[in-house]
Amino acid sequence: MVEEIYQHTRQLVSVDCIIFGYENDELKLLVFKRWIEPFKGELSLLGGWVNHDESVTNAAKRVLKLISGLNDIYLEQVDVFSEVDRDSGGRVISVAYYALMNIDEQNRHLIEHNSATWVSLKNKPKLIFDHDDMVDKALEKLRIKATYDLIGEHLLPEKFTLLQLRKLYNAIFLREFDPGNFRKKVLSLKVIEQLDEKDTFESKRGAFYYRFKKLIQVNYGNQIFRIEN
Amino acid sequence: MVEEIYQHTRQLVSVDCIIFGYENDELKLLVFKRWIEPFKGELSLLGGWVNHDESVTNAAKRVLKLISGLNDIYLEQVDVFSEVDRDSGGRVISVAYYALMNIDEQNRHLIEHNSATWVSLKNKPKLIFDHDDMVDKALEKLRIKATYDLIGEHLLPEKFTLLQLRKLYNAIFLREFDPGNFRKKVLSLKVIEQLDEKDTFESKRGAFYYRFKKLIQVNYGNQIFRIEN
DNA sequence: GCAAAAGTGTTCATAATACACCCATGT
DNA sequence: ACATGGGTGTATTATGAACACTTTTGC
Repeated sequence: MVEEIYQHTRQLVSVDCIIFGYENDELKLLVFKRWIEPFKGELSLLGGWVNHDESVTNAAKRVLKLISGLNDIYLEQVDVFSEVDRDSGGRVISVAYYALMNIDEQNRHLIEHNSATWVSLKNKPKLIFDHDDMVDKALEKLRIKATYDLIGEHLLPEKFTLLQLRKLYNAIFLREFDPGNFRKKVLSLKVIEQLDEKDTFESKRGAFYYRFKKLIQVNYGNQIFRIEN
Repeated sequence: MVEEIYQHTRQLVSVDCIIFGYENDELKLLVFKRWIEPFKGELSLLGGWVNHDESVTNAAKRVLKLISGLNDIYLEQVDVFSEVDRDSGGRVISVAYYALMNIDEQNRHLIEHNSATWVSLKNKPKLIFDHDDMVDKALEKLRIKATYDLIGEHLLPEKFTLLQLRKLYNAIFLREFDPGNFRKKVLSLKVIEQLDEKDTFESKRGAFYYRFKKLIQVNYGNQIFRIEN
């Protein structure tokens, strides 16, 4: 029997996705031309409603799959945005997620879905509502994530050089990392492994390709240990 | 004009508050006896619905004020809990917040509101739904917060000794901090100031009282204490 | 005197940083 | 030859952790 306490006023709940990509030594953001009022035609993040039969995270995954065709997109929750007047179309509580995707792999789908554009974060256009705040907070979270974990698995190609990885970090933190120190630090983490192949596009001498190790997560009670293959 | 796109199915949205306090060298949690079905009579976190005319954070503040009588309670968002079947009374999306409060100051209000009890985290009873997960995640967030910022302003009395502060940290991290090193580290942060008064209850020699400086703290990512492992 | 906490100083290991230096190769 | 990035090594500095040691005072 459902108590009357469960008959409270209900809210529109949405997800908004801050989709980051990496291209030409720059961190980019995927923005969409809005097709409904209010602010029809203006730029916004990718959004969608949360259905009754799915979790909020699943709503974000569903929406991302819809535009990219991909199932396993890396997602992190950013924050809940719920100011009463944040959406001039109505009272909407929105949960923001940032997603990381490889631009090259996804370009085809996104071009078909032609209301979407990759823009450089350096000259990001104004977005509707509080979407600019969402991007700022997402970038902040991404930077924190990148200080604790080596990211790049979802932004770089399968195999990449240390130069590419360093340039990605340069783009995220807007500073120049020392090549030698960056190399030593990254390799000490033991989360990427060297391949036999070399890249000769970016350097004359040739730089070894690396890839992220395939890690299996084993759950022992409460603690999760990451164990190598 | 409201577009039909804003006529999507709406959700019940709630807040749940993980209220931490500190007493007798232990971190405590405020739990409530549930007065509605399902699970009437069992223990739960403090919860409440989000109204149409308030932000989610304001809903948490409102609910906290209702039980404590206090306006400015320290709050941090923990996470969104939205599994479809997490609440057996219906589909409810819940935003969890942790709150820090000084137990001594609030005891009167809470005793009046006698369905509430402070329990030690060491022998925390089972709570309903996914509230145990909420507590775990809140504690995790609190620990992270305490590594970056010196906390205690909302858990300790106005004036406190370094011993009290250290015991609070011992309780949060469940380990013993070295007295000398703790003192040096804490004082180097320059966020607390020594008073002229001494406490002679806890030590024979007498220990200076300290209090948090009244100023805006800007802390950019320097860790205070390292978490092991 | 002894215990207990206050408070200071010293040593050691580790990690980040700055930077020098040689290697390999395409132009 | 030289510019460019690859890759290694080293000195310096900062920081945390371990711990020794003195001070003060109630019991």
